[in-house]
Amino acid sequence: METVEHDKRKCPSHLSTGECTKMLLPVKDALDILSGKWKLQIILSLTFGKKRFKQIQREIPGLTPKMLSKQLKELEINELAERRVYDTSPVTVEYELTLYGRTLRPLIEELHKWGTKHRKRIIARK
Amino acid sequence: METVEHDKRKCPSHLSTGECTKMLLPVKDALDILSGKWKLQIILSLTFGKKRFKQIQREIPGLTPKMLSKQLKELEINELAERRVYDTSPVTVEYELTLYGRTLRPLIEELHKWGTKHRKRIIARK
DNA sequence: TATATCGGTATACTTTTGGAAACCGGTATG
DNA sequence: CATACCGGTTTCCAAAAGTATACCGATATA
Repeated sequence: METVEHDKRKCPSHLSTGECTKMLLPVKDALDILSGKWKLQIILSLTFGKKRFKQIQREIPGLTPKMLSKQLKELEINELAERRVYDTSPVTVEYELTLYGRTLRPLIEELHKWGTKHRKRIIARK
Repeated sequence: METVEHDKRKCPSHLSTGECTKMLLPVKDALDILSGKWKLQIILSLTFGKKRFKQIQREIPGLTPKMLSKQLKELEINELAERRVYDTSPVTVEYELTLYGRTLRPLIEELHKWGTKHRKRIIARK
């Protein structure tokens, strides 16, 4: 009879296998939101107010429309940004961070704090 | 005569171009330390004490020696983990998080907090 | 002597990510 | 009429990240 025991070889021994992935998954989710070549810059750009598509693209040198469109869609799916279409002619499209999107702020600040110390310690020294 | 003015089309208007990248680089550094498929799990594994190479590999299913070795080297370069070789026979190698490496903890906790809320809001709903 | 473990490395491959360029309909501008 | 801007999409291509597999010398174990 096979018992569903914790395999101590597969996770740090203090954590059950379940606890281990339960710890991991949310951190990875958060990381996924922020990592990639453009996400951070796009989010940063939007923290300063709503922007139009081309306007964002102009602010971020090297960003192609393909990438911008892809990242904006992801932000939308995650409810971090909103897309608003105005019935002007020609049609106007604006993107804006949601309130929820703004809850990323403290997290980004933490990353900034740690990253700044790290730069001083490692990067400069190299 | 060309003045070296801030190009308002390239960065959010409140920030000078310099301020913009100065904000960005440290955040990216921090992100780089944590992103990738295995880094987080390896760091997590090491937070529970020193480990030997194969021991880490066994704890993390799917992790190949090539990847493990690569990630451990990066942790070393960034002074987040230390590699100790003991002159036993056969030779024993142990990896341990440095004190500095442990300063990642609060950052990871922030990611965990935000990620947990995000899971509740988005992932579950999908 | 045969097999296994340790701490990796080497090579070749696939998958994921991102980039370059062209293109689209609609509208405005000269 | 030609050209340009807006908000994208499509296609193809290159680079980066990760995987599979085999192998290495040294030592221990049956």
